[in-house]
Amino acid sequence: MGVSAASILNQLLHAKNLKPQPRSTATNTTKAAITTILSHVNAGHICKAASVLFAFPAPFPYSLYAHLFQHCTSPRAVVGLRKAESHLLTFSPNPPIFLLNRAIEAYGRCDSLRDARELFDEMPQPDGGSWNALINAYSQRGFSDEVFKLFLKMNRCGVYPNQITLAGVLGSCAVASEIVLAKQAHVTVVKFGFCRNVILGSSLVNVYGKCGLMVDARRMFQEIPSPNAVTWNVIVRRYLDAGDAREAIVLFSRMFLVKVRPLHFTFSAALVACASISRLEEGMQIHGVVVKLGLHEDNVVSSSLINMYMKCGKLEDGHEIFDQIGSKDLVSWTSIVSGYAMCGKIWEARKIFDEMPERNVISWNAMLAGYARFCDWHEALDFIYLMLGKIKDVDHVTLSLMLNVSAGLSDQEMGKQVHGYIYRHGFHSNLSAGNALLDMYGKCGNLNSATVWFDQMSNRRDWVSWNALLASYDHHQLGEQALTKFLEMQWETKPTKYTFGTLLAACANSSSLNFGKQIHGFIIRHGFEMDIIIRTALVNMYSRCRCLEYAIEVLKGAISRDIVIWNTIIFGCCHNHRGKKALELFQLMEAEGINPDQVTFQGILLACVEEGFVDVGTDCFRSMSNEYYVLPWLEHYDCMIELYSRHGYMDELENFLKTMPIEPTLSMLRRAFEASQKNRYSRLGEWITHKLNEFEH
DNA sequence: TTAGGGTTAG
Repeated sequence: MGVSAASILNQLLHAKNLKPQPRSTATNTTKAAITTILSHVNAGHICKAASVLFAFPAPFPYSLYAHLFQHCTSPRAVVGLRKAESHLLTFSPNPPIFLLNRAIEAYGRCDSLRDARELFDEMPQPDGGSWNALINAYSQRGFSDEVFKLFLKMNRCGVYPNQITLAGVLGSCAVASEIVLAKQAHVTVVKFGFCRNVILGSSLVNVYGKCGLMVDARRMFQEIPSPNAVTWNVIVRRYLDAGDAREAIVLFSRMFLVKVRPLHFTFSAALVACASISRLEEGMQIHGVVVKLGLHEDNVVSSSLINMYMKCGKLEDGHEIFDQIGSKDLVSWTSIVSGYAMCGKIWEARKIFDEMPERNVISWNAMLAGYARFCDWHEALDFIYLMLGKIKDVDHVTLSLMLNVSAGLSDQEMGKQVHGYIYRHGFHSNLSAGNALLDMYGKCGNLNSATVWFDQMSNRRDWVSWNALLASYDHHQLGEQALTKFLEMQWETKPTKYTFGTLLAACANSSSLNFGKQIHGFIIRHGFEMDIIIRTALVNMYSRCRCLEYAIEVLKGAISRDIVIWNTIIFGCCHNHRGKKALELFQLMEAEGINPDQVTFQGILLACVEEGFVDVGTDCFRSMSNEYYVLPWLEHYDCMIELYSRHGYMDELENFLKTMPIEPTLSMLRRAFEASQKNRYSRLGEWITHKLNEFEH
């Protein structure tokens, strides 16, 4: 490359023989050239404009250069921009600093920071505006470290920052989560009395929020005399990102009270907030406002609306908006697919997925997540093969889902292959992929690999990682070790209700009553909310540890009881050979208006087997489909065969076997055969022998 | 003359 524009500037500034030419001598030719240049600039043809300029060996008014610099907005303009700068410096060797500052900004916008920096460095006396231009050029292109260095250098050079400098610096602090420097900048804002500046106020709200300090962000927000739409947008967005969707919605609604019209982005943020915590009512109200303001034409807002309805389970409403919008984009298609898939309407989701005009990794993941959520492992596996054939780059979500599928299928080999891929492609530092890996090893029964991986994750693990490890101990019936690990966990992170679920399951599976009681005590002492999930885990733990009375006490303590907790206690009674108690509790459950499901009947039939209540069992089985409209599963038929076989009700057994609407399984036939032999009931024995022969052929 | 926020889907 030849001599740069900035060096030309330097030479010119030191050359004494060049004098600025009088600018009043504009001839008609100059005027014509200016007109041509302006028309090119206004049409966005910077290079053409610069060529005309360059061909004219005379100075032009500064305003023309300023106009040209201002219109340089994309990297395409950079060649023209260089020409214009060089022309300026050749024919006006002493240009005003403000014009050079405009050129620095223009280089920034053209993504040519080297030129910007060179020009700045060659300036004999950069002013505050030059520093600002360069700092903001770096700030807007995300080079936070450069911004920080320049800011310090600027201070050292004795140049005072102004509002513009601080806005750029705070923006970079937000990008880099640089809280220490942000606080220093905050002090400067206060010291120089810029506190009432709404732009700096918004930047401070933003930076505190991005650094996870929502209390400070909120305090800053409250100090701003009249927050504008951008300020509100920032605070809503920061609450949403901080995981407080509820507060995001509250603040969004407050905007209407203070009569600040939300921006498009704020509408979509509020809709995302509603979607994330299933606040349909608020979502519908926002929908109303969106329509009133005509924002439903906006692609992003309409996609957010579709997503909100789908996530709130209102599939038809979401689909209706989708049908109405003119340009259905990838995002709205994916929202629809995901909505159906996550509601368990897998078939519908797949149908829509297959109709999609285009797909990306997110749409593939949305569909795969549906299969995984509903444990449709074989379909998921087929889908993965299909996906890998169609898409080149999978991401950490795909990899996590693939690990879930490996775990679901207990296919450790597949899991290991995914592990290899994760390692080779640098996904091992991704937390969700790492947690999925841990979960896979645990569920595939490889406690050793799970532990090794868990230790390797030491600097980037969270409570999900700990839970996965605890679940792995549970899987290996190591309740005691789980508890030890739980104590260790508290040095690092806080337990959640899911942790207790896992720990109590570990205690239940290893009959560790003492540890179970300790966990129960921990939950109470630390004031964790005793929700239905924890309560169910406790009921399960106590009944599995042969402490049925405790289990019943926990059950009674619940404000409301769902089918799962009732089923748990009914099975708990069976586990403790207390069939009568199970039937008694079943009646209480019905009195509470809870409808039994397949699992309940399985428990009831088990109780009847346990107690030898053959008539009750027979009645129950009959009423199951006739009165409760609960279709029997294979397990229920199995229970009935066990009931008749164990208690020697051979006529009933024969009748049942011969009239079953499904073919008896091998184990059912074997069980019944044993009973016929024991009870010398040869007619059935012969029939079964015949059936068993059929099986063999 | 220069400054802030932000684009929906897994």
